[in-house]
Amino acid sequence: MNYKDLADLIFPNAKPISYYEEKYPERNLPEGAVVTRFAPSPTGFVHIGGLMQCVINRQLTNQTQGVFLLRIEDTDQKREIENGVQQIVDSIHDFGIEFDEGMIDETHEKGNYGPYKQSERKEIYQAYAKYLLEQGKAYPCFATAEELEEMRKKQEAAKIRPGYYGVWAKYRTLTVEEAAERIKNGEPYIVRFKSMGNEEKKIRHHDVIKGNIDFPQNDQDIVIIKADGLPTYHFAHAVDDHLMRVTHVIRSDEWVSSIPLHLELFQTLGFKTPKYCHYAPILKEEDGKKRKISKRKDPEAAVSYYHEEGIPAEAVCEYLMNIGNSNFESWRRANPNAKMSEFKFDISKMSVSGAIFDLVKLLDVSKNVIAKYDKETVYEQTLEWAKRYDAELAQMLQDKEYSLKVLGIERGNTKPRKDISKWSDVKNAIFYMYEDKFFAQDIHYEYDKIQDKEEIKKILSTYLEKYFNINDDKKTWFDKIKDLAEELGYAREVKMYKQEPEKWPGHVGDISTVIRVSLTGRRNTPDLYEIMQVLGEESIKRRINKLLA
RNA sequence: GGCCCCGUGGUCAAGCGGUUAAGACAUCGCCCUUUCACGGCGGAGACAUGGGUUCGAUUCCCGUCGGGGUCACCA
Repeated sequence: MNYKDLADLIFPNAKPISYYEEKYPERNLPEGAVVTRFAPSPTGFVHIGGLMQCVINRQLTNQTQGVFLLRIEDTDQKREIENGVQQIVDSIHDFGIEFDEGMIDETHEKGNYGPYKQSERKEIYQAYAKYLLEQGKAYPCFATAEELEEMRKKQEAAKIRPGYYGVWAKYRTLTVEEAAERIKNGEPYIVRFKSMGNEEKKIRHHDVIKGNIDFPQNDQDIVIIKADGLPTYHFAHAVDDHLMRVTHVIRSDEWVSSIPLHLELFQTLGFKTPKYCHYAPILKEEDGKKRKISKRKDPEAAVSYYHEEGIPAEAVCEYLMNIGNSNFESWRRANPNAKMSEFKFDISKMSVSGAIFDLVKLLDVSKNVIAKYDKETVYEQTLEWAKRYDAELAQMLQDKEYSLKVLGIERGNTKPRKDISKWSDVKNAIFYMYEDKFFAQDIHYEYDKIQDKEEIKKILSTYLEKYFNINDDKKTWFDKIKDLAEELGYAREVKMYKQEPEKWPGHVGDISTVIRVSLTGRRNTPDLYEIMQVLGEESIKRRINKLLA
């Protein structure tokens, strides 16, 4: 009995690894092409950090003509949720990101390097596990949970490094005969990797983002195949990223401490190691301390949050890109109308320390993104959002022609309006422009300087009778308001008033404020002339007459 | 606790031995303006700390402190 016999006993049907090596050949890609993957577990909604990874990966693979694939890591069946894959695909899609290969829904996939779902790659992992077993580089371990627990306690009591290694690796030294005997007797077991590392020795590793890092070598005999026959993350990572010919493993830095293990795994399996890029996760500040942004506690950790809030996908991606490469911001200033995909992303320039998520900054980015949209885009996107999250707004937008006029106010010119940073702001911004909404509400009419009711009535009635003409151009329109101010004893220019404020009860601005408030119910609005043009003669008269009455 | 990483204004960040220590967001003031949103100008605000090395340290080395990650048949 030798290692080969034992391997055959454990995985009798596994294919030789040469089968897979041939089935998944080196990719024929241009020089420098990057192959990356997004490899989530289908355990719930997509995390903002996951989205960031996708944004970065997509950018990097686009600019190198590489491949970005979606692999589903579902080796822990306990944690799986219903429609987990679909959820991932959909939410990433919401942000305009497509995968070149991988799962496209719960059961379908595209690409030649699949299956892209780990639970369907069982035989592949077993083939590679068998390959190691044959060489005595892996072995069956019969330790029970109790045994392991006991070992841990002893280690703890003795204050030594915990784990399954060296002298603690009890089943490592079992003879093949003994092992085979136990297996034949039906004893439960798992497969462990037989580490040849020495904890006393150091290895140096170069991470694309973090630079050189020194670690002790790995000496843990980690589990590679679990009792359910599925691999652990570490083993699946090595096998999959090798067979899928991934060149860059881009993942959150919670994985850095596994580098020695992964390096040893790749080496022992005879795989070429990919480049590792460990980025810092997005953080959240709480009680003056930083912590990883969490699905449990932080609504903004879920990418669905941005969708619900109505923050354009483009804005979220730009914000994330900026966290990735902070020079994105200056590039954006220099290229205001360029597509984000034209930006040259440099993964090695990513920050080594984690950034606290800044919603205020995101909204600023978003405000600028929206300011560049034309009215049609604003209309379409707002409507799409409203259909899902705000029925009243969706109903308001029914009248497309009118809504386009409303949304077009101060838009498309050189200094576009910047008062909307998310679609959920739109309703409040345009509410008063809709006749039924305007009259349905309980308007407070908070006037500013001129508060006297009779005076207000006088201003409005005089304006309507003598000065109002919907066909006036902007200059004429405002000149008439100045005339009105003058007629009623106010300063026709603000400057005049400021020079001798005691001379007049107020100025033309105060008069226009009265008109503004009367027409809109608000003190602050976009350009009054444009508003009046959109409202039209009938509406203006109706609004003013209502007040006069 | 062991191992590993990190530490520039409130936040994100340039910086790679000699700088008046950029810029963005936020904040404050002024200007522009019929209000607001913009836009313009300006202000306040930072190299965690103690030792070295050096003619000179934010930058290099060591310690301290602080923060984070990781030590599973989870990923």
